[in-house]
Amino acid sequence: MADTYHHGDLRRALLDAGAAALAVSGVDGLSLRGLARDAGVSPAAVYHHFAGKAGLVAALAEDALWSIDAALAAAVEAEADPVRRYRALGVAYVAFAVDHPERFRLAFGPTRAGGFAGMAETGGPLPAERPAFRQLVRVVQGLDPAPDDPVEVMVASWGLVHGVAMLILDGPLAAMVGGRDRLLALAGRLIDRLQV
Amino acid sequence: MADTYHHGDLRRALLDAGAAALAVSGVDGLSLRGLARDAGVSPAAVYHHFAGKAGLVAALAEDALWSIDAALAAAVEAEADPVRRYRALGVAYVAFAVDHPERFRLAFGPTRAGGFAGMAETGGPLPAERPAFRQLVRVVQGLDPAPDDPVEVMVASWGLVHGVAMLILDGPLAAMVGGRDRLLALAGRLIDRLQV
DNA sequence: TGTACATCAGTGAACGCGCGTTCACTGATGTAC
DNA sequence: TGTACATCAGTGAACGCGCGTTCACTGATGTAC
Repeated sequence: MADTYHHGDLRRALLDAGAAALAVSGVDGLSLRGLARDAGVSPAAVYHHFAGKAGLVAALAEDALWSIDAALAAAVEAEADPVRRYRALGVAYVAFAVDHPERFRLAFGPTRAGGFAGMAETGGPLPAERPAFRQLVRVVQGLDPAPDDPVEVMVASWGLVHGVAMLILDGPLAAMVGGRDRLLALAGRLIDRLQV
Repeated sequence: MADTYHHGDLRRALLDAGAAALAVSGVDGLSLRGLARDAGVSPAAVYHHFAGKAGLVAALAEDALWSIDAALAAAVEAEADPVRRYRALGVAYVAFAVDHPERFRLAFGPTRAGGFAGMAETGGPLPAERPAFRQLVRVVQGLDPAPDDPVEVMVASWGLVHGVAMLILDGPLAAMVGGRDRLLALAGRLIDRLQV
């Protein structure tokens, strides 16, 4: 869209360019100049929409986190039974990681990146209301009978699927199991091993 | 040790400088020039010991992985009972992550970094014989009665503690729980929730 | 309906920086005789 | 025991690169009258 002087929605275009660049070369490959180039715009233009590179990356992380939240919500709503919802949530979490590894990494990466953890610093919502985690809260609260210790169930569940996701992305599990469908089936079985 | 022309053990000095630099500024903060500076040596000297920056980082990752293996082995050997060994292994895994977050990240990070996953590319040992994972294999094989599906128990266990470790390092869990001892106690309880 | 003008969202050139890598070199080490 | 010499592990200067950021600027937009 470089043919209009005023861009229309450069902010969105940069976020989309960022998501595409992440898929190609990961977080380390992100550069402000590169994304400006991809959007057909001068580097300085970025500063009208983001607080420098850090602001851009933080926005990308938040954008990814909302995408995850939407994917999880859809998976949960596709099931009616509480236990199946709980299981589907975990599988959808791993599925997003498999399908969008670098966006997943960024969303849950180190605090400075501005994803889930970064929300604590900017005075965002409490953890239980943040995108992604709020879906887990909702699903665990829907279990019947209620777990002995709901918070610990949430932490165990999140820990398990997060670890599985990271082990897939970083190599070990993908190398040992291989194949999206087999990985997701495995994730489901592992969730079943957790006592709720 | 810049006062001897020949350094003595520059390789080791660079690895140590790397571990220290990791603790300060993380993987992104690593630079070949910076480590050379820390070791009191010119940048070019590094090339006598490592294949450029990539080689240096890969060596740091492998070094970290062996440290983890040693810590896990020590924790396992401190217990006699098979179930306690299994539990102690998981807690030690999380403890290493808490105590050496950036070395932990590097050891299990993306393939290109040359840690656990990188061993697959360089024709290293099979997963079951690689540092760290071999400790898990050993402990699960020691369980009595043997689990229904030992491999799946290994994957579930690793996934759980790895996820808990990453959630601590990246913010969410540390913010919600806080304190090394409380985090490790939590990790132990979560391990108990897994059906072996 | 037409015009003046403030605001907004871009441009493009320039800056300094630290980086990884290369090169020809040189001083120290240790071995063969 | 002394000496010649090959090897090894450093030096330091230089390279080009892409980066984030800044600056004064300008063209397009849309509102007030």
